[in-house]
Amino acid sequence: MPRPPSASKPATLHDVARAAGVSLITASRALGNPAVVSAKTIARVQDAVQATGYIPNLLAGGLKSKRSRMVAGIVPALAVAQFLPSVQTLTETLAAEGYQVLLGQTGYDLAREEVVLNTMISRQPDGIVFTGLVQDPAVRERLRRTGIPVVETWDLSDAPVDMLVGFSQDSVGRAVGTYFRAKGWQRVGIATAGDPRALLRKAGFEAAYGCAVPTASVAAPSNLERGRQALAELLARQPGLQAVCCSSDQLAQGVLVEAQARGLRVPQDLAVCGFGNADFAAHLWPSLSTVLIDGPAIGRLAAQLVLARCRGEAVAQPIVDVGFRIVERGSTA
Amino acid sequence: MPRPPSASKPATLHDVARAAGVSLITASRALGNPAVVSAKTIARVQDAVQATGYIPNLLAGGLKSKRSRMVAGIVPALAVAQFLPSVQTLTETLAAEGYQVLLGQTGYDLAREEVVLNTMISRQPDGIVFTGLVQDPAVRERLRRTGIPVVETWDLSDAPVDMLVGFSQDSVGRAVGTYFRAKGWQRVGIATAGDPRALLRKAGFEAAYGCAVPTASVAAPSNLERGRQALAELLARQPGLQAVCCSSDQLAQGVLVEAQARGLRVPQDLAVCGFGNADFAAHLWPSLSTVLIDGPAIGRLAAQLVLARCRGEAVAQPIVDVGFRIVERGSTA
DNA sequence: CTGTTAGCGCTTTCAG
DNA sequence: CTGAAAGCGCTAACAG
Repeated sequence: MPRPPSASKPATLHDVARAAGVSLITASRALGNPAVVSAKTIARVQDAVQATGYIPNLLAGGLKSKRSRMVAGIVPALAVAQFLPSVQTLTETLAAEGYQVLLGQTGYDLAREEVVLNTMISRQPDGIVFTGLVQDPAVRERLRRTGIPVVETWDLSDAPVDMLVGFSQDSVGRAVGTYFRAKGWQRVGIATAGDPRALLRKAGFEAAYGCAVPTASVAAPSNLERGRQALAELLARQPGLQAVCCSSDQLAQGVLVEAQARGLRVPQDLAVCGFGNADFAAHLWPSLSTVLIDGPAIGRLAAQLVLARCRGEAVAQPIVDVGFRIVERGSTA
Repeated sequence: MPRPPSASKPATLHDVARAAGVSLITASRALGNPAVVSAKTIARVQDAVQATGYIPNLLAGGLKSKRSRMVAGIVPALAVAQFLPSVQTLTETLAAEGYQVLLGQTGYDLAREEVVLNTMISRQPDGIVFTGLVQDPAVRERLRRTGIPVVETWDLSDAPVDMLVGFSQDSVGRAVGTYFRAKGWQRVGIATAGDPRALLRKAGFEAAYGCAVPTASVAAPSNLERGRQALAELLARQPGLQAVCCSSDQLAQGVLVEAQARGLRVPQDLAVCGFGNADFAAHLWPSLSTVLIDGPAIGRLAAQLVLARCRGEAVAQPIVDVGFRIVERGSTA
């Protein structure tokens, strides 16, 4: 029987069971594990669901079953465009399996990492997908002890907390450095947001050059404005600057704009390389050379690793290197 | 007594209470409502928390208390840069009060709105913050009946589901149209992603002109590439094009780049106006005129409305118009 | 295939 | 200020 239009408390499974004339647990199974229930009963229960307007309470189900069907997704900050394709695909892939993402932001603050992680753990997530590597060893250890599947992303490590989907930041830096040297550029500069992964790329780049490289550091998150500032700073310090390696495409775009504003031709007067292959990189004028990272793949793979663990499947490859690729475009051609 | 380093099941409040030599409920109060517990007891309980490594189970707490301390945040897609500052600030503001955001993506798909909302409701959120207005009247009504505080955002309506933080899309369109006309531009075009809100702005713009305006529609989410395509399309249809009104700064940036690639000077040959005041708008070259929307304010206000409701406070102003402002920069100066 | 029983971990009564 | 009892809504385990 349909319930009155308002006021009354939301229907519980108990109400559904009564309306369907079956026991509580049969109603539960009809909805959650229909394979073991007769077709007729399922139909009756589903009618009762319609009639009562029942919406399950996953908090209660999760408490008993110990599966919350939530996955914590932790990023430095949502506004860092870099990670969005990953988080979007992570969310979509999980949603298709009935899992939701609980969002956490560390603000690039190591002290907050622990707080955010503990907050997330208190919600009993079935998995944790972390952007970057968890820095504090004590936190890593405690995280491991929870037994919650953890996927660190966007970096590489021999000893992740649990699982990992990423690539070698150092290799990226070396590859770009090698590429720059092959181009014959001697007077080069780095524009970087200075987050842990960007610093690893800087180190790799310098390793390729075999020496320290003039660097303009800007605050994270990087954006176009800071890219403009970075180029201004680099030009002031290194007048004959030939090429700039940037820690993000946003920063690179700022370098491009500043070069344009100063009447520098790209790439003739100044070459520029970004990082990330943001959606706009290919379509700038000149188009932006960059390092392609498959962000959606990171999100999808992280989701799949978590889901596999949730299903109790063995994970053959707990460490996935998604690699990277230098995409040469107009800004360095 | 500290528990062995691994394997053992996570400590519950029961373990804490035993370690502290108090009853379960006293331990609960010491952590959740310390005002009614003696200082000595609180200290004992906190020591026990340390010793046991206790992390509360908010699923269990939420089940009994009917306060999950989660808020559903629903966006068309995370990768729509437009909404990120709102979601970021929403998440931060809520986190400061111990609330987490559960992420939902509708993919600009009306059919998914209902599915996503029901999924969220099943997690018993203490509030729902929805980007845009919920479209389906039946869904609106059912949402209202749940009694969950709902904040619709980024639009205006006399009859929101519950609460609202936004601005009038129509007014934005009219204001930009009026501005364009005052500049004397007759041969104008619109580049739009065609989402519901962008269409309202288009209608407002055309109302200001008193006639239909040539429009290039691109798929959402809008980005630089589609902005370039849009300008190409508009130029093909309207050779003497003087000015373009874009539904996002990303699109406007594409128009800027395409103009540059074609040797059109901005604003002399072609004026361009964006929407949103993205972080890069002020720093492009030429700088991009746009409509400033205070995204962080929308997120913060939405969070505050939800929090007020959670505390049982009366909300004096359930409809907040955050307004907008045309920012004139180089691209229309 | 269906039902009964028990209880997830916590917080709300209601009593001291 | 502290405690005992009850139970949030659901599902695992075991029985029929």
